[in-house]
Amino acid sequence: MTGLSIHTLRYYEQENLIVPLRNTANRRCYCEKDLSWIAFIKRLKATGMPIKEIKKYAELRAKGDETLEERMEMLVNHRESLHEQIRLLQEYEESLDQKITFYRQEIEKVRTNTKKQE
Amino acid sequence: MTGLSIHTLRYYEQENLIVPLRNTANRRCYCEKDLSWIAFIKRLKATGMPIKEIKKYAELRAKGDETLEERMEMLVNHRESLHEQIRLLQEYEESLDQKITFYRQEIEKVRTNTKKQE
DNA sequence: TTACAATGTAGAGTAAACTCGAGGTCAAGA
DNA sequence: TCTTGACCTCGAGTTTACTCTACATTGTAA
Repeated sequence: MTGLSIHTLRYYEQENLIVPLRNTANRRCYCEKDLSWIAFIKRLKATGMPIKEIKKYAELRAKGDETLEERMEMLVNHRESLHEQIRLLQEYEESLDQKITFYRQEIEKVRTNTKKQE
Repeated sequence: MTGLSIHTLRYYEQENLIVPLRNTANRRCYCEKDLSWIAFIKRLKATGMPIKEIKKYAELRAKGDETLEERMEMLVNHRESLHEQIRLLQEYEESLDQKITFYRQEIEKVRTNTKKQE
């Protein structure tokens, strides 16, 4: 459901990122809230936030409303770095485009020379 | 000059990503071409290409012109995945924006309630 | 009620990408 | 000439984020 392996879920739990309730048989029960929280964790991860920092966020979250501002600050900072990350990637995409164009020309050259030699 | 540590440069050499010439005293000499090649490696890395694959590219490069097409194919594929990567990050940036907006509202609510209680 | 498949725990193992340390070499300045 | 600082090699160590193994427990279906 989450797209994470059992092992990863348990690892995240061990790192205190998630704290699913347990049923009478000690089995983990992931409720709706857990699932959307996990989805959010995945997005933070995918955007380059290390586990340690997600952990910090999770701890604040566990403390409740009094940490709202602090958490928002973290998110705003993260948005900033994500924005920069995207900008850089776009820059690199452009230079990759150029490189590919260059390659196309080189290949064309080689092809032309080969033909001449025939 | 490259922004990489001595250790990292040596590690890259050990992995056959780079092959700088040596002077008489066996010291590495990075020429212009090496430097721009290293800059390119850095961009591939920054866009998520693993060392192993960069290694494959470097090996093709070492073989010369006959591998131009193969290398271009790699670059074209990489551009594809980079494009997708950027798309995803933009999506996540948007949902982060929404989350932040949500936080702003929550904080406002808490503030209003506090005032009422005063 | 017995077998089995899914869970549970604790701890060890793995992959990627560095990063560091020990001990040796060597060219240039005091 | 002597020392010092930058390099050299080889191999070991580190960090991050999982991933796996062994062994115990338990709810359910035959």
